[in-house]
This record gives sequence, C-alpha cells and structure tokens, in this order.
Amino acid sequence: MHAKLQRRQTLTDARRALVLDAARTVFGEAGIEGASIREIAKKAGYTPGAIYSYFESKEAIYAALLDESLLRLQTAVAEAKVSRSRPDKTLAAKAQAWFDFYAANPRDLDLGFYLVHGMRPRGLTSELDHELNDRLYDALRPCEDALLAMGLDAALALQENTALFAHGVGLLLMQHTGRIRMFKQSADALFKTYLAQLTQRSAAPATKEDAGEPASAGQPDLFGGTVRPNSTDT
Amino acid sequence: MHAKLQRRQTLTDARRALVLDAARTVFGEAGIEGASIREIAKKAGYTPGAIYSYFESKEAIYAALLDESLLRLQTAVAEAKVSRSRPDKTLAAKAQAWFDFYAANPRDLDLGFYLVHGMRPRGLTSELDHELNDRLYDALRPCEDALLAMGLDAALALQENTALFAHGVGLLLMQHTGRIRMFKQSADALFKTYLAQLTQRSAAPATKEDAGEPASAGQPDLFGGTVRPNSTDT
Amino acid sequence: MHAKLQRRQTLTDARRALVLDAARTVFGEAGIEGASIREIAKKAGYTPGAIYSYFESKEAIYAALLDESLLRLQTAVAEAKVSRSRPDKTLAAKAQAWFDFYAANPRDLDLGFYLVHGMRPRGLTSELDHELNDRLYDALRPCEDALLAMGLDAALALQENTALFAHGVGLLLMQHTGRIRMFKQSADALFKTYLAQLTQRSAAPATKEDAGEPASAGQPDLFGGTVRPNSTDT
Amino acid sequence: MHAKLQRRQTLTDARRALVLDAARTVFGEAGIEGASIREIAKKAGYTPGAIYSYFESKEAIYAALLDESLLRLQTAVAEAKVSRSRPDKTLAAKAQAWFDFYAANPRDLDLGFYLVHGMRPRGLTSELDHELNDRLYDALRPCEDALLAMGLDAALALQENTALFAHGVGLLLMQHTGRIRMFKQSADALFKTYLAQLTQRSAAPATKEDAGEPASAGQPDLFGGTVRPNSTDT
DNA sequence: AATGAATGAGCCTTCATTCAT
DNA sequence: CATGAATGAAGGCTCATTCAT
Repeated sequence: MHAKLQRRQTLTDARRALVLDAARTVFGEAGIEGASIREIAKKAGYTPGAIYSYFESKEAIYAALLDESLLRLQTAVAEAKVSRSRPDKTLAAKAQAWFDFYAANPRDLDLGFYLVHGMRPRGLTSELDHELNDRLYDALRPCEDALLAMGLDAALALQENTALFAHGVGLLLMQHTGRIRMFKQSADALFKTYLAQLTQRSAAPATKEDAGEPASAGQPDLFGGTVRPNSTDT
Repeated sequence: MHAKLQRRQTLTDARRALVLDAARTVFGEAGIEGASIREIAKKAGYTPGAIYSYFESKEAIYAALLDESLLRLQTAVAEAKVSRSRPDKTLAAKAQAWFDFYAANPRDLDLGFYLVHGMRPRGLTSELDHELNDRLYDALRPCEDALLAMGLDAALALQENTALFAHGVGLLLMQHTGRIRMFKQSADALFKTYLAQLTQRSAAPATKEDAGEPASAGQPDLFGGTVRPNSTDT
Repeated sequence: MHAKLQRRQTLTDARRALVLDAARTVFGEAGIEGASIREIAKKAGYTPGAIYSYFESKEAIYAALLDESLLRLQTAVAEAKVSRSRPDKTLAAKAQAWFDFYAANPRDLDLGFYLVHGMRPRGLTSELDHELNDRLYDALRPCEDALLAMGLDAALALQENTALFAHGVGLLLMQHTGRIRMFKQSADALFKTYLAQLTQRSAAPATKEDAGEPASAGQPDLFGGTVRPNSTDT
Repeated sequence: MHAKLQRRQTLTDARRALVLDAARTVFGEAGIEGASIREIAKKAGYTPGAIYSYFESKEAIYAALLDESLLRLQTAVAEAKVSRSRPDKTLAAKAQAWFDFYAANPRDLDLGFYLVHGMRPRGLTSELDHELNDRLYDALRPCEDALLAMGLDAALALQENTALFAHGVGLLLMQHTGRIRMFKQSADALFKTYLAQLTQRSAAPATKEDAGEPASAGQPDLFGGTVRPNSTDT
C-alpha cells in the first residue's frame, strides 16, 4: 500500500515535470506573456483542463518554472571550478558561470524579473518573493564567499557582489533587447572587463606594499591607465 | 482663417496629449502588457474608437509614449550642470541625471526595453528600433563627451559609457523588481560608487604626475572602508 | 471504452451539426457577409467562444457549409433517375436535379460562388478553391457522362455541360435577385426549354437516319409557338 | 440670382460626381462589402462627414453607382452597330455589347445583382428595385427589338432575350468567380456559340423552305450536327 | 459645404478557468 | 486523472453615422 502510493507520487511528479518542460518550451518560444495554457497543454500532450491537476494556476506554473530555474542557476554556479589558492580566479569562474547561464537562457532572466510586473499574484506574492530572493542569494553566495576569501569584509563583499550582479544583469538586458548593439559592444567582453577590474581592485589591498610601483603605474590597463583604488568625491 | 486652424491644431494636440497622459497612467498601473485601449479610453474620457482618431494603433501609443520619454530623458541629461574645468564632474552630473530620471520614472525604463517582448509593430520594427537606439544614444552622448574630455580615446569612451549605462540599468532593474532588497543595498549608492570609481580610474592618467599624492595614497581605498557612498541607504 | 468514445464522438458531431445548422440559418437570413459568429452562436445556444471548439474560424464554418452543400448537390444529382436506353432523358433528369437543388436552396448557390468576394481564407485559398472546383465538377459529371453517352465527343460534352451549367446558374441568379421578374419569365421554364434544345440538338446526329420523321418534321418548333414551357410562370 | 443658383447646382453636381468616381474606384478595389465611406471620402479628397452632404447613406451611393452603371450599359448597347438588312447581325452586335461591358467591368455586374443580398435598403427597396429592373430592361431592349425584327413574335422575343441575358450572366459569373476554369472554357467563346445558335435557330423559320437542304444538313455545326428546332419532352 | 472628433455598436478572436463526465 | 465543452470577460480594431463648429 505504501509502495503503491509512492509509485503514484513518482508518476505524478514525472508528469508534472513533463508539463513544466512543455511550459519552458512554449515560454521560450512565445515569451512570458505570449505563452498560453492551451499551448503548454498541447505541447505536453494534454488538454487544457488537465494542467490544473498539476498546477493551481498559470502563475503557479511560472513560479515552479522560476523555482527550477534558480535551482539550475545554483547548480551552474556551484559547479564552476574553484581555485583554492586564488580566490580571485574562483570569483571569476563563479561569476562567469551565472553570467553564461543567463546569456544562454535569456528567458530565465525574464522569469527572474517577471512576477513583479504583469502578474497579479494570488496571495503568494510576499512569501514567494522572499523565497525567490533567498534562492537567488544562495545561488550567488559562492561569489560572495570568494570575495570574502579575497580579503574583503562582509559589508564590502556584499556590496561588490550586488554591484557585480547588477552589472551583468544590465549587460544581459541590453543584449537581449538589442539595446547594446547601439554601442556595438559585446556584453560578454564588457562583463569580463568589469570582472578584471573587480579582481584587480580587490586584490590591491593585498598588495598595498607595492602602491605606486612602476609596474602598476606604467602598465596601461584596459582603460588607458592603472586601475586604482578610488577616492570619494560625492 | 489661419488663427482658426492653429487653434484647432492646438486643441487636437491637447487632446492627443490627454490620451497620452491616460495611456501613461494606465500603463503605469497595469504594466505594459496589461494596459488596454479600452482602459486608456475610459481614463481619457473617451470611447475606445475615439482613440483611433489620435493614434493608429496600440503600438503607436507606446511609440509616442516612448518617444516622449526619450525626449524627457535627453532634456534631463542635457540640463545637468556642466563643469568646464572638471570633465569628471560633468560626467558625474550627466550620468546621475539619467539615473535619477529612470529611478524616478520606473515605467520609462520598462518602456525603453519593451519593444522586444510583446510588441509586434506593424512593419516598422526595424526602423523604429534603430531610431530608438539612436535617440537613446543621443540622450547619453553628453556622458560620452565628458569621457572624451577626460582624455579617453573614442573607443574607450564608448565602452565606458556602455558599461556605465548597463550598470545603472542593472541596478535600477533590481531595485524596481525588488531584487536588490535581497542584498539590502541602495541602487543609488551603488551607482554613485561605480561612478566614483569610473571617474577616478579615468582621471588617473591625467593626474599621473601626482601619483602617490597624499590625498590619494594616504586615503584608504574603497575596500578599506573609507568610501561608503552606500551608507546613503534609502 | 470504445463505445464511450464513440458516443462522445457522436455527441460532438451532433453539436457541430447544430452549429452548422445555426450558421446556415443565420447566413440565410443575413447573407454571407452579414452573418456573424455572435449571431450564429446565439442561434446555436452558445457563447461566441464556444464556436471555436468546433470551427477554427468563421471561414472554416463557411468552408464546412459549402462542403456539405456540395455533398448534397452531388447526392441529388447522383440520385436522379437514369434511363439506360435514353441518355438524353438521363441528361435531362440529372441537369434538372442540380437546377432544382439550387432553386430550392438559393443560399447554397451563393455559397458556391462566394469565396471570391469577401473571404480571406487563411492560406488555403488556392487549394481550397481547386478542391471546390473539383467537387463541383464531380457533382456535375453525370451530366457530362450523359452527353458522352449521347454521342458527343469529350470536348463537346465538356463544352455543353459548361454552357448548361452557366445557363442554369444565370437563370437562378436572376430569379433569386428578382431580376427575372422583369421579363415575367419563369426560370424553371426557361431552363427546361434550354434543356430540350440541347437534347434535341445533341440527339440529332445520332438520329440522322430518321430525319424527316413526322414526330420531328411535323411539329412546329420552339419559335413557331408549340413549345411554351414558360407558360408555367410561377 | 438665377444664374448663381444654377452655377451652384453645377458645382454640386460636379462634386457629387467626384465622390461617385471615388466610390467606383474604391468599390472596384475593395469589393462591394469591403468598401468603406472612409475610404471613399479619402479617395475623393473629403472627410467622411462631407460625403453625407451628397448622399444620404452608403446605400444611396451604391444606388447612384448602379444607376450610372445602367446608363453606361444602355449607352454601350445603343452604340453597337446596327445592320439594317440583317437583324441577326444586329442582335449579335447588341448582345455582344452588353456582354463585353460586363466582362470588362465585373464590378458593375456585382452591383446589378447586389442590393438584394447584403443590404438592408432603407425603405427604398420596392420603388428602387422596380426602377432598376426597368432600366435594365430598357438597356437590353435593342436585343429584343432585333429578335422581333428577325420575325419572332413578342412573347418569344421576350423569352429569347431573357434566356440570352441569363446565359451571358451565368457565364460571366462563372468567369469572375473562377468557377469556369474548372471546365477550361472561355466565357466569351461560349457566349458567341450560344449567340450563333440563337441566330441560326431564329433564322430557321424564315428559311423553312430550305429545310433538309444539303448546305444545312451537310454542314456540321458546332455541336457536330445541324442545329434544329427542338421539340418538347417535358 | 465641410470638418473631424466622437459615438456606439459591432466585428473576430483568445484566454484562463471550471466542471460534468 | 483526464477530457473537452463551455463560459465570460476581455482583447484590438472598424465602421456608418452624427454634430458642433
């Protein structure tokens, strides 16, 4: 009796996954607003009504999709190669991991920033939203850990991680919407540049002793000058 | 005779503006996909059909909205204070101008990045899209000019401007969608930090002779704790 | 299991037929352009959306209507009595069959000649049009066969069949639009006259040997006054 | 004062004609159901409202269009060459005139058979319809006169004229709707054949004395046999 | 005579969702 | 579980016509 229930559950889960796969496909083809339950059902080999056996509503599908998306993101970042001796390399690898993930799966980025906009979530906003934020935070934590390992204090690591994520997201958004062609730039190249600056900047304190050292001053970096710790002017 | 025509034109323009206002409102409330001609008409005190006296289609409304949005953006940037002697201050002022504009008017940002998603403009996609990019580029040009004035070569100025815009957009997106609260950061503070880094980095070559200057050397860098623009947390 | 499916299919077919009936009625009352999905749905006891469970589009309804119309036409012609020994009588019976069909069902004639005007079938114009022509051709083939049996060669049989159909259609059109009352004639009588002429004309070669036969020679021809089928004025 | 009024009337008529021209064009391009007041107005250089200065309603425009169409038809037939000595040639010329007119102007045929169908004439049906029939009758009268001149009695002339018109209309309808391609025939050729038969048939009584004459018997006509007066079989 | 804004009714179609089976 | 018919609301848009100016 118990085994039976379990088997049933497994089956249900499998079918649910099937619907989710279909949803991902449709959503990838038609966009987040263009996707319809009908289409998802058809792609999944079901009739519309059947979908409601697995999901309460259309929004629930998206929530599940996002959930799973964040899981994949987390995995991608987690699997990125760690360099024990060089935390800056670790950072680069981890950051590039999430950047590549979203570059390859634009719809997942849409998903992540979606629920807020067009949907009228049915009572699940708040909890869901917090949960989502937590999941995203978790996924990106390896980057923060790397920053800590590089010597930044907690507050600064948080700050840099946030800025890094924002930077990448901004670049991806511009790329996906075609707004970056305006400047004829490559999102990926710009991201790598930002990363390079960040690691260099963050590495600086560790090499404080060689401040003003010619090797650093004389070597024109990407920007035509040494990347230097900044001073405030606000 | 002439005056009559003019008065009529004025009236027409006013009514068109009225529709546009209604559209902006509805769009602000319901999102870009949720906004409907019916709702816009109601808000404007019209029947749906009347809208078509002023706009050819729903997309035309958005196009007009975006057009006007970019105009306001351009104006905002153009009006930002210029410092003749300090191009870095000019850059900061100009960049902050567009950032503040989009921070204060989140829907305008949505608008700018919209066409990609749901809109199926009637045959004018390509031209429109190019025009949009040009308009945006024009609006941001003062930043690029400032970068040039700071001594960057053309390619670098373009690159930095792109990166700067992407950074700001990323921060704003996270803020608007609530994804930034996750890190308990302020988008504005982070933007200011990025700006400060940028101006310093870019200013470096020009002030090479004063490298090692106490103001710079003695001052603990961003990661040392002195720079804390993000303490301005809103 | 099987029976259940079958019953369901039967039900579906019945409902589809119901919609088609409603469509036929509405279309009969409002004309082909005046008929609306709303009206059809109302007449069928449905909401507009429900119609789309049975038909893909408005045009699909018309296509189905026409399909079925041609089927009925074909049946009507096929069922007309054949005279083994007298192909001319067969021709008369077959031709009268389609004429009567369209005389009794004016809207079916409209239907058959419709697609040209208002319809913008969804990409299937060409195929559909060819198919329609084929169906019509099939329905009328018994007439052509009779003409062949009467001794006409293939080309001539085709020609006469075309002319015959055109004649009848012209008469029916005038009758349906009230344009024939102008001449105070009966479409049916005129059709019978044409048929009589055709059979006689075509029979002539075959009966050449009995030329001058009293039945033929002594009888005053159509223009002499004997033939007065049009006195049957309706 | 009088001259002034007259001039004004002339102007009005001219402008009315202008609208009518536009209507004809639009209607020719978009078909009878696809034509809109808006489009007509635009083509005429007016705004929609202005149209109502010249015509009470959309239907009134069509009525005027048809009116004028019948006038042109009448002219076309009237101008066809008359053969004093050969009424059969006159008939052929006159009949070919209206056939050619409608072959060249398919929309005029639509017009003639339209009002009955889709429009809900506003109170003008009956009178208008009668008037239309009268106008059409008048236009075709030359054919009937020719038939009379050929020796047919009044009733027969009427009958033959009706049948002739129906035949031509049927052929044209099939041609316009593409239904004739099915038989790969030319409407014009078939019409000429019908005409030839008609003139020969009708000429027969006059040449009764030469019945069975070799010239006639030996000459295989279009149908592979002598065209002969028909006998009844109804 | 002409404008052109506005109406109101209508068009076809799509959709998320429900529910009897 | 799954079906698929059905709903009800909404979507963008078109049109003949009216009317103040």
